Amino acid sequence: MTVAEIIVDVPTMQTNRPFEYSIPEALNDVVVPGMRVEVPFGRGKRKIQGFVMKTKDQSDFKGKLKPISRVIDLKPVLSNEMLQLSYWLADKTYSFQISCLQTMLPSVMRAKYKQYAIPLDKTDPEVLNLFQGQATFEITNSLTDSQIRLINRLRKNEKIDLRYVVENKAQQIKRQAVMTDLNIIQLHEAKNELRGNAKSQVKLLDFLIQHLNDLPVEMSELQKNFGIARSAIKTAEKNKLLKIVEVTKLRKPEGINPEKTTKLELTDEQQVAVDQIGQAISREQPETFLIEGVTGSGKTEVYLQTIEKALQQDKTALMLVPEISLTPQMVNRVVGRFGNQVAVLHSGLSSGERYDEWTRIENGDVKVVVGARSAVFAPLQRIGLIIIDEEHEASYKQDDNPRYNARDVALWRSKVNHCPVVLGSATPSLESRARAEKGVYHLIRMKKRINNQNLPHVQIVDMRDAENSSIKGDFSPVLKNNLQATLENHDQAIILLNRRGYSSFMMCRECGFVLKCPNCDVSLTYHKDLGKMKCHYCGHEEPVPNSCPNCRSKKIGFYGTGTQNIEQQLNDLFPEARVLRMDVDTTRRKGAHAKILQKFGSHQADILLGTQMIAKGLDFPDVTLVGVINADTTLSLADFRASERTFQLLTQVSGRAGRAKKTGRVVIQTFNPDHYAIKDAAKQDYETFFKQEMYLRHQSNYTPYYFTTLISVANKDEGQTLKQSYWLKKQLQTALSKDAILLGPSPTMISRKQNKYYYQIIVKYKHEPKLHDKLLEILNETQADAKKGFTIAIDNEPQHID
DNA sequence: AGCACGCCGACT
DNA sequence: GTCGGCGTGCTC
Repeated sequence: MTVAEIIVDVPTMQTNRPFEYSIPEALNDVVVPGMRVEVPFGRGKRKIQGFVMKTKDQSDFKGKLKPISRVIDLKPVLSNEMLQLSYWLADKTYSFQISCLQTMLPSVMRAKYKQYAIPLDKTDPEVLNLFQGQATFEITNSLTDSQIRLINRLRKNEKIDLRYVVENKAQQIKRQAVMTDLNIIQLHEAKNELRGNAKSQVKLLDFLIQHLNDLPVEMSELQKNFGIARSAIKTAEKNKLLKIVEVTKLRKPEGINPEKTTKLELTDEQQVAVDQIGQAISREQPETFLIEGVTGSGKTEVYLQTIEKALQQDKTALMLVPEISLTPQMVNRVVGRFGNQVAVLHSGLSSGERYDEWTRIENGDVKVVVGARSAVFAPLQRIGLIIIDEEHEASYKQDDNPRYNARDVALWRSKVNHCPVVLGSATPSLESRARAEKGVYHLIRMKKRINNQNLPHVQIVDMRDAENSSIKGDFSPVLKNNLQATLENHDQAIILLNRRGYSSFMMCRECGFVLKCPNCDVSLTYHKDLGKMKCHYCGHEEPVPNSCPNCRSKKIGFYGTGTQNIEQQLNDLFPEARVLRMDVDTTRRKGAHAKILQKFGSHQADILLGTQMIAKGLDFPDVTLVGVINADTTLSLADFRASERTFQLLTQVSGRAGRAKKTGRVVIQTFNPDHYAIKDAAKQDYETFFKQEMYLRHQSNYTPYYFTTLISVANKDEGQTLKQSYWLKKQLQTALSKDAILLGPSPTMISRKQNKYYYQIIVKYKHEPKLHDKLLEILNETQADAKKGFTIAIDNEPQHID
């Protein structure tokens, strides 16, 4: 093979295709598809990273090929499966192939580019002045305009040159370790031949004899734990008793070493599920199962036992979990069952740790991978089963490029790997449930909670009625009384604040002025810990005003309910109760999330107060009360999934109550007590909700009856944004049939973010064969405008429209 | 992205 | 005249 097709690391539309390079003779058998290489690109001496997609003997290119500069990897980092996946993914998400290839790999494997200046004419006074005695310096964006001008001029005059460096940050920690080629008999002989006073050597040989199976052992460990000095090792090396080798040390994320757990006994429903899925694993067919199991029905145990079935057949398993459910509780359960055959990919890992876990998987040291969205690209071989827990979660969709949905990627991989996919949820997405209805997926229903626990008793509190409309704070008498009783029983409670648009902002009672972000079209929210007003979109901060900036009135104050405010109310109502607050502010620090949950789990607090993040998968036996402060804030969103999201959230959080012997109580406060999403959630009645919601989706032509694609346009100038939007709509109309529905352009919910205006167009359609190519064409045509600050984003099957 | 080429206006 | 501004187009 003398020619390689390479996708270069230049994310633009014009370079979104393979470029051909010649393979130097020295690298003849080395360069293979899936490998990263360094190549020259462009007219200058610029060097960039690229991915080898194909090798061949004949070039289709008319010009002269440049040679590959060097290989970055010794073996391919992407399997053939992943290379194929990248084509499909790029096409499906309208993104650059290079972006797709990069998202499949740990972030440290993304190349870093640096430029250095080197002097050519070392006598030139300007050059001497520029370098200040330094042999070289890095070109960074901290250089001033005049410095850049000078560098450009000197370069044109060939007084200086630029050197391009492609850096590979992915490096494992290398350590020196001790190894021996001698066998046990030879070691004993060598020991006997030693002089009597060679005490260290005896000790060293004893160590080798004892730990022969554990070699290589790191030198530092020998020194630290066995008191064998470096000099002794060197002597032994000289005498050919051992060898010093380099080993790569994989950073093993520290912490949890859970106790070994064993299989739990299955209920009849669980057994049916495990059997069905187990058979599909043996059949090696890409079938999809949807487990619709009420909260507490024991889905996790089904996952674990089906994973075991895959392992028994010498296959591997991939399990996806939403990031917020990736709690120590959950991880312990999996690691406890399968031990060190498990790799966990969660956001708490440092980039180095993540890379090392990736390496373990890639090496085949791992049989089970558990992780959030991006774990769907785990380099597992022989996948026998893919599980997606909390299948309905919006976080499986990445909300920037490439906008992929891990669920779709999983389905793609299941076809290539001939393995089943299991989607599990108490509240499946309408799409998945509808597919099950049509027989595309196998539906497995689990209607009973394990140990036949009762479903929690749910009470809906109408906040509009006489008793509640006049209360001062946010706690209705019903919720207050329930909290009181819970505290008296020494049980625990969870209070959910449905966050969207519900944090405290400042408003003037005199003139109605609301303190807003100067860059974004949103009100600033108060952060008690900072004592400042802050924008959630751009991070803008300003001090709390003590008079209204508009009318100078002193009557400016806080409105709305943030978690901090609720916490204060709880403290006032129940001074003796210990309250833990969990929200973006208290969980920002690494590991803080886990720490709070651990604290609550060990009953060091009575009330856990938080936003969505407390609704998922937590299992605390002492929790007997769940209170929802404002059930309906998600309902008022202009999003067609608003009801679905509200239903899911309420059902999930209600499921947190009464998970052990004790029966749980749930109090839902709402201004829409008759809304079907709230009523059905209270009854944990998914099927009724499903029918009602499907009817409404049908009426308004939305998913799952129609496909949706969202195209958004952003620009600094609002008029220009609108102009571009209408042009876009016209373009789309030429490619669409009469059956397609085109909505917009309309401003997004927050129409201005970081001083850019956002408009969007929604296409709803059933079958539009020309749409895909038209969108690609539009992307091509608007590429040039990107430099002028226009951005067009295409979101295939968006999760939220806002 | 980064670079070259080319065309235009305002300076020694 | 020429320096340097930016708009355009290409990169195997």
